[in-house]
Amino acid sequence: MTFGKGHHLHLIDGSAYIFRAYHALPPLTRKSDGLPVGAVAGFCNILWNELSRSNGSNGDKAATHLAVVFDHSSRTFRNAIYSDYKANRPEPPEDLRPQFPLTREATRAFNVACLETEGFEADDIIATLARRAVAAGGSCTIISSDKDLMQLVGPGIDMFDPMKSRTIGPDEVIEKFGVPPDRVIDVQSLAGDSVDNVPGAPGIGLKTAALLIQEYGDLDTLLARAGEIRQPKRRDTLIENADRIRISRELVTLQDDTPVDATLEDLEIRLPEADKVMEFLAKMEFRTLTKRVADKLGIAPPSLPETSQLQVTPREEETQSNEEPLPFDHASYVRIRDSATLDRWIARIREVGHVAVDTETTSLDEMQAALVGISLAVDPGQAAYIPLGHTTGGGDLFGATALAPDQLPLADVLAALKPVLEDPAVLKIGQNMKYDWKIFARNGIRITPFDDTMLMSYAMQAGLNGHGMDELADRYLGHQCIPIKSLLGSGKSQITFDKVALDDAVKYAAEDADVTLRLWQLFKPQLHRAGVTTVYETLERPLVPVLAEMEMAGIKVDREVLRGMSNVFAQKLVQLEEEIQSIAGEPFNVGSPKQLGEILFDRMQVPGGERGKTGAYGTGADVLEDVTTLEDSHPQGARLAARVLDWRQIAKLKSTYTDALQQAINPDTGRVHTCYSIAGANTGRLASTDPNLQNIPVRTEEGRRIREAFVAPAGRVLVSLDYSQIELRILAHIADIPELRRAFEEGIDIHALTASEMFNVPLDQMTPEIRRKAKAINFGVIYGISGFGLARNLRIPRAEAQGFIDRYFERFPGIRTYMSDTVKFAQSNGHVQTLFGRKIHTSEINAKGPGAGFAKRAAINAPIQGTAADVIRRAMIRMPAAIAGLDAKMLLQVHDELLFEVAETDVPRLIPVAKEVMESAARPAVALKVHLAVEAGQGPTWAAAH
DNA sequence: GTTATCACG
DNA sequence: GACGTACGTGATAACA
Repeated sequence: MTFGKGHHLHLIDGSAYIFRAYHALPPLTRKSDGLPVGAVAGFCNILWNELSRSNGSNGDKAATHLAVVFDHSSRTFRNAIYSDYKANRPEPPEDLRPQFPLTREATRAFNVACLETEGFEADDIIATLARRAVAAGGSCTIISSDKDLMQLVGPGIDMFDPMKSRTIGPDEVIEKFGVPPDRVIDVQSLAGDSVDNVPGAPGIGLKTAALLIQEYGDLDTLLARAGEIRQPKRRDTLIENADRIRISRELVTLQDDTPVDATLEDLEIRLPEADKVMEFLAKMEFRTLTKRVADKLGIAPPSLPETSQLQVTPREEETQSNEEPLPFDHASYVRIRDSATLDRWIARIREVGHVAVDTETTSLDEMQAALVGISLAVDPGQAAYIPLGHTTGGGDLFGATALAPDQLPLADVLAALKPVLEDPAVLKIGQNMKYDWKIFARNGIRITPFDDTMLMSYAMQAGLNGHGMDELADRYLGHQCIPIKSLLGSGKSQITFDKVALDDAVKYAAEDADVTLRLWQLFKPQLHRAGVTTVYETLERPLVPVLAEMEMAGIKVDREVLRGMSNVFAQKLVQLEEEIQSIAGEPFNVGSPKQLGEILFDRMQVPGGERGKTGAYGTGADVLEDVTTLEDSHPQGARLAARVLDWRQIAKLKSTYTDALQQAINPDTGRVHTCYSIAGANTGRLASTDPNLQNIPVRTEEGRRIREAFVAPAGRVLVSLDYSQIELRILAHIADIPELRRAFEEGIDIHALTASEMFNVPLDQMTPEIRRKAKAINFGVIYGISGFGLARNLRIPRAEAQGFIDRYFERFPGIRTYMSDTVKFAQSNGHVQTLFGRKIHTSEINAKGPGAGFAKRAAINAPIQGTAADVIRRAMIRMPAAIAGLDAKMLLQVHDELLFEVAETDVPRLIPVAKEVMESAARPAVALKVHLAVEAGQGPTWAAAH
């Protein structure tokens, strides 16, 4: 029968649907082997719904014809127009990939036409068939919610969103784009699309684009009359970018004459062949659907074994009751000592598609560590260790060591593993993968793709517990890992892993891989349920290679500068020490707070000494500063306190910085390589260790000079880019404070503005003193302000501080609302979250006692600090691609600052590019109501760049 | 190993 | 009504 009037074609956007089903549905796996089939299940369901509805043929829009349309591959004719089209599409998740071929198989099993055309997107085929259907006198419904298809909506064509069960007609399109369907292309060409990487006009979003099209009617008219636009910025953008906009139009316009090797008549709905569809559904182990389909077809469902069913990986409590966990058996671990065995393991890894990997080395410092062995696990309880660099116990007369016998050559093993470790189809699983990533990178292997159980735990549990392997194994697997100390010993007699006896090494190392694999199996489905898949996949995991590269790059430190400073400090310390002891009248250890407190408050009888909970006097800088003000009543005490403060400052600079940093210079690279912990801080901030390069002095002139030792090599420069007031900007957005937002938009000094609002002082009469108070309050707010805390910070009476806070809340009531809403949210949910969905647990929030106060303030601070942390993470993740063409390296992150080392000639190109990445980092996930501003500095040293 | 102190954002 | 408070980190030296 010829397709025509009365016929209704349904076109399912298969590729788009798989992604949506994957993200929207719980992660189902096939029980017999754990194959992920969640998206396939969702897909089969809508397919079957389509078929069964059409046969009931009661609905007005019931389909008479049906097809599923897929993208053939990621490269299409659009890449010829614009090579970067869809270039920043992330790789599909690992457990989705095997489901692509299965959905095509499902389509054929249901006897539904399965269409794809090389070089074209599914959208083009859909456009072609929809237009043909209307031309033939029939109608068409597109089963998709993709906005790119909305340009097709019109007489005879509508859309249906299967996830939301809602029809999309011209009204819904206007709601989305602000223009009717026939102008959607114009709006998309202007606004561009960051997901598909359609350029559009910079600075013009959906709103502005719609406004312009509404005013000028269509894109060609708009471009022709661009000169008439009143706003100078928009006018220039449109004139300058006319070509980009025209290219964008070519990209977003769907092609409705795509070659399709099927006629409309071919798409007529037929019932599936019973045996074919049953075979497929049984293979997938979809029990419910198998039964539904069998009922409808009037046949008996094939019997599925009881154990065989879809399973949403059970909750923890069910795991314990339902399934006996496989015990850990160290004896079953394999030591790989010949290439045939290694090849069998590699084959098994490829069969399964994933492998837990762990490395053993001679050092925790990846830049110094030599690879000693590699462990692998593919199935729980089945793990292997490949010793590579173990040495013989004794060593000869000269302490030299020889390689232990019976080990595969390192180079051979790496060569055999490299294809697997770099294979995009094999998922590598690690615990703290950044470590192993660096070890392998130094051996010429770049691990991809990978999962990291430490980061999964962090995404789900930040604030509840630590994320180290031993703790996770104990908590989730009820297993106590072999302590590394039992192999290496501790203290002076500690040995390195290459000296560990092979039998012990196998047990320890293979256990690590086994534990990691089991944790991964447990965490993978939980991630989705906890609602943190996106956080994990966009903010945690992609950071690993970025940080690894930064750490490996290191920063050049001039040892001579530090040595010189250390010498000067040493002399000063001797002088100060003598002076202090002469004031005190007896020798004592100036570095001992206990002795100092006793001298000051007991022997010298300085008033105001307070003992802490350990019984010792407090002698912190704030206490000593108070003592220095007693010049009149107790001049000796005041002098002593002042000298001790000087001594402390210099002792700190010497021991923590000028001495320690010299030690930290890597002898091979001449540079300092810090290590960032991704899962260290609960809020999402990074932490820097070994050494900590996030607390290099800057606030005092003396301290800042240490930054002169951080240098760029000849011909290169250090460039520092830092977010200006990022936390206050985020507060202005989250709490939605119009005055603050406006101040940031207009570039007004935010602390001065706060002062002006609070103390009724006009901006042009602002004094530094009033501004200082307002600044303290602004920071206090971010920290969960209290009268006591502010009073102490400003050294004013508590009542006065409370008065300031009251006035502040009166002036900015939104802040108080934010604070109380946040605390309430934490109390009922046990966590707070950032704008990007990062969850930070607040386990003490409902405790009584002083703990609750801490928890409340932490809860108020966490979304602000955490959102800022997310923003710079996003910037860092995008940075390598953005600066790829430049001779520039990102070296350090200091919470709101990124430090780069750049070839002199590339500085003018780096700054605008990196700045743009940072300023736009929140988008498109979050549209901040306050823009982010980034300030740049450059110079031969970090001191000069800041 | 814990405590006090102080460096950073 | 009293309690004890600014948020988040890491390194060092002293001391138990």
